[in-house]
Amino acid sequence: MENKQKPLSKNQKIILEYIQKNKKPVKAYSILSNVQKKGINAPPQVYRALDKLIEIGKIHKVESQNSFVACKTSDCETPHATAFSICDSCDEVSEINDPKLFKYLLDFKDNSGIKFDGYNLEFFGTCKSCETS
Amino acid sequence: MENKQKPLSKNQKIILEYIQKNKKPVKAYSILSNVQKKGINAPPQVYRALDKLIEIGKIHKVESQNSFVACKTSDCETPHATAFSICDSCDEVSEINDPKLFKYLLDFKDNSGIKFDGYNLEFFGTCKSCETS
DNA sequence: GAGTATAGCGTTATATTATAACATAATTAT
DNA sequence: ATAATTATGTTATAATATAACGCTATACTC
Ligand SMILES: [Zn+2]
Ligand SMILES: [Zn+2]
Ligand SMILES: [Zn+2]
Ligand SMILES: [Zn+2]
Repeated sequence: MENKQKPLSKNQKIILEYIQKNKKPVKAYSILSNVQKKGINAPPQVYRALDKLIEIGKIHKVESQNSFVACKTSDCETPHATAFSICDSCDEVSEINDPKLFKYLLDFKDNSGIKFDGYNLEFFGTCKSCETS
Repeated sequence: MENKQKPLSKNQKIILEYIQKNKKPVKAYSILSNVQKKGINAPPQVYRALDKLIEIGKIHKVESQNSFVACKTSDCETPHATAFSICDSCDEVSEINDPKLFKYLLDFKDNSGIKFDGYNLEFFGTCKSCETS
């Protein structure tokens, strides 16, 4: 029951804060240009921090957009079991936190009977505000 | 019940055949270098054909790999409802064709009650042959 | 606390993935 | 036949991501 939380490094903190400030997912090079004033100069610095933040579940990558978004479900303990809904029209992304869906997918077995370690699910549709406009 | 199948164009045919020949997903630039002898010279020719083939459900994009794979479930009528299993160790990808999963996901409603038009699901794990080695 | 392993940093260069833009040709629909 | 749509070929460039190298900070272990 320990919550072994290694503190974030300087760059990791800067980049996580920037991602968390944004409601929508952000792109790596947009992160870069927005944190240059904080002394982060080059892509590898961004991508390294992103990799680490993904690994520890603080952020997720939206694969269909090559963008990055902060975890909204209090730091996914199972960081590699993620589900999102994505609006085709405005690119809004929200993380789905549905225990039943989560369990259904982690329990899912393919036809050879094997279970999986993780998954990424991206739903597509039209969000409410785009629907009505 | 019509099966309105527009014939594929020359480039689309070449590229589809190449993808179908491969068991594993292939990358766009690998496609390019392998079809240059057939007169396809530049990235846009590849990406245009890929876009079209995806649209009509002949192939799918594996988002976590930026790779492309032929549809194995007899040309997905719902091309934007796709599920794959991906081996973390050898990158093998197989398309999951499970009607129950399919229905579960297409019927899924988020907490605001809205349904989605499509989805992409990628499961991660270790495939059988990697497991035993 | 000295030694060592691990993780992070800063930098330059480069690899990989994808699209813009424009002129032309082929196909399909009216 | 004309018009609209779809596809092609080409050049250039944008956008995304990693390799490689030397250095520094932090954590571990004896
Ligand atoms: Zn999360
Ligand atoms: Zn929207
Ligand atoms: Zn398919
Ligand atoms: Zn494998």
